[in-house]
Amino acid sequence: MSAVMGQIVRKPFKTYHHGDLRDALIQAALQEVELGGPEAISIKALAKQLGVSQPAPYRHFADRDALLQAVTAEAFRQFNVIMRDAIETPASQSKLSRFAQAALAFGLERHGIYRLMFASRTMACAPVGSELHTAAMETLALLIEAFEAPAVGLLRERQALKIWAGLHGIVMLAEQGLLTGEVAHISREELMDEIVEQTKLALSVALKAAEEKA
Amino acid sequence: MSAVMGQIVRKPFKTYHHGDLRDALIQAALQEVELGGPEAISIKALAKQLGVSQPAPYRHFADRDALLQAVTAEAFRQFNVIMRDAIETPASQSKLSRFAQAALAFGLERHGIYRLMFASRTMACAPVGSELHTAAMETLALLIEAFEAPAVGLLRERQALKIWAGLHGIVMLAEQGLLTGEVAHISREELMDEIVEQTKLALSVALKAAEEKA
DNA sequence: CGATAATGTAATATACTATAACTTGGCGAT
DNA sequence: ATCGCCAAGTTATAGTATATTACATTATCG
Repeated sequence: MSAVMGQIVRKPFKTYHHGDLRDALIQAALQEVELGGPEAISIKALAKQLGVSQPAPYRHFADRDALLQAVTAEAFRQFNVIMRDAIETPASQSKLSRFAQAALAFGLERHGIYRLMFASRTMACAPVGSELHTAAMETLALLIEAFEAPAVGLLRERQALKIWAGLHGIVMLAEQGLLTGEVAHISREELMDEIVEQTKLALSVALKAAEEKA
Repeated sequence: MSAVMGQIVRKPFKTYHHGDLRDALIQAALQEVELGGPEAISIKALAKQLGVSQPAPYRHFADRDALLQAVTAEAFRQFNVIMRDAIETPASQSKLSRFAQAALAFGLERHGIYRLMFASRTMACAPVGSELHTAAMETLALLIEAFEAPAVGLLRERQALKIWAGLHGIVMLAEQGLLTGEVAHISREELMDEIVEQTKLALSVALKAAEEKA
């Protein structure tokens, strides 16, 4: 395998074996998804792009869905690294706010990949315990961690889900062109921050209530 | 056209012209989407099901995307009727809560159609002003109406978007199997209600602040 | 160094989208 | 009435994608 101008391609002098077709497929597919979303992935096109025959990918993935699953898992790993970074890099905002803003930016900027992760059939089909499902649950764990609140029952978890839900909704509404008309000038980032703040408030209220009860 | 056991099919005695192929396609497609989501729609399969030749649908829709767009618009009309109903049917809960719960139920029960409406490329491609985009914006208008709050700046609109976003997120997270593990026992409906309540609170706080300013 | 598994290729079956050229039949104008 | 038009069908076909089967090549390891 050789790197030419940043692109991963197969050796210029033709060899029978690609060398690392599995990984090359995932990387190339990620690039495709980023541009055109999950439905843009074509086994045939990827094979051609990488200079192998059409059936070659089937040596590494049972079918198109299996490839998509692997790509999604890789996407989640990358996403989690970015979120971990956002949490751990000090800044004026709270960890939670940094997480939310970073995730929002990811969802808007790399929306093709975001859709693969959060709005495609692929995730819905991933069984509990699969590599993919596990990677996704780690995202939730990171979000809960970002809350920096004591574990009382499932209070933190409830609020984390509300934030995740709101985040996801903002991204999807924005990309679907539903933030137009009279609501066009509402900032996505501000909206996200409002959700974070009102949810923090809800948590503190709930924590205080739980404390008084005890 | 004849109705047999509730199903719309073409006349039993073969006629050259179907009679109402356009509408029949949309109805049949809706049924398919309900079961298998947007990607389950196949022009070929629909034509076969309705007893016409494969190219016949192309008399009514330029391509697969055009059919999907029409189906999505129809889905939005049905959805809006249900939401209008939820708002106007008196119950113990607030209009807003009724809207939210009805929408949540729709998203979970008829998830194939929900995905077509809110998580497919179809909506993302619908230009502002199209039949489809207009139908979707009407949903937002209904939601804002459900707020039963005075119009002060875009305060109502902001809160409506937060609720819509949260609603969408809950539906998608649930269907993607991400409400499992430690958060499995958190009720979607309760979560939705919490979002509604905390957002109502945020609105009242914002309204009070705006009032004092004036 | 030779057996064998891994990884590729060629050929092919199946399914779907879409277009082109032709056919049918309903319907309005004469 | 019927003639001609046109909307809405038809058959035939091209193009593209997934996926399988049988075969070829190379890497690896005893």
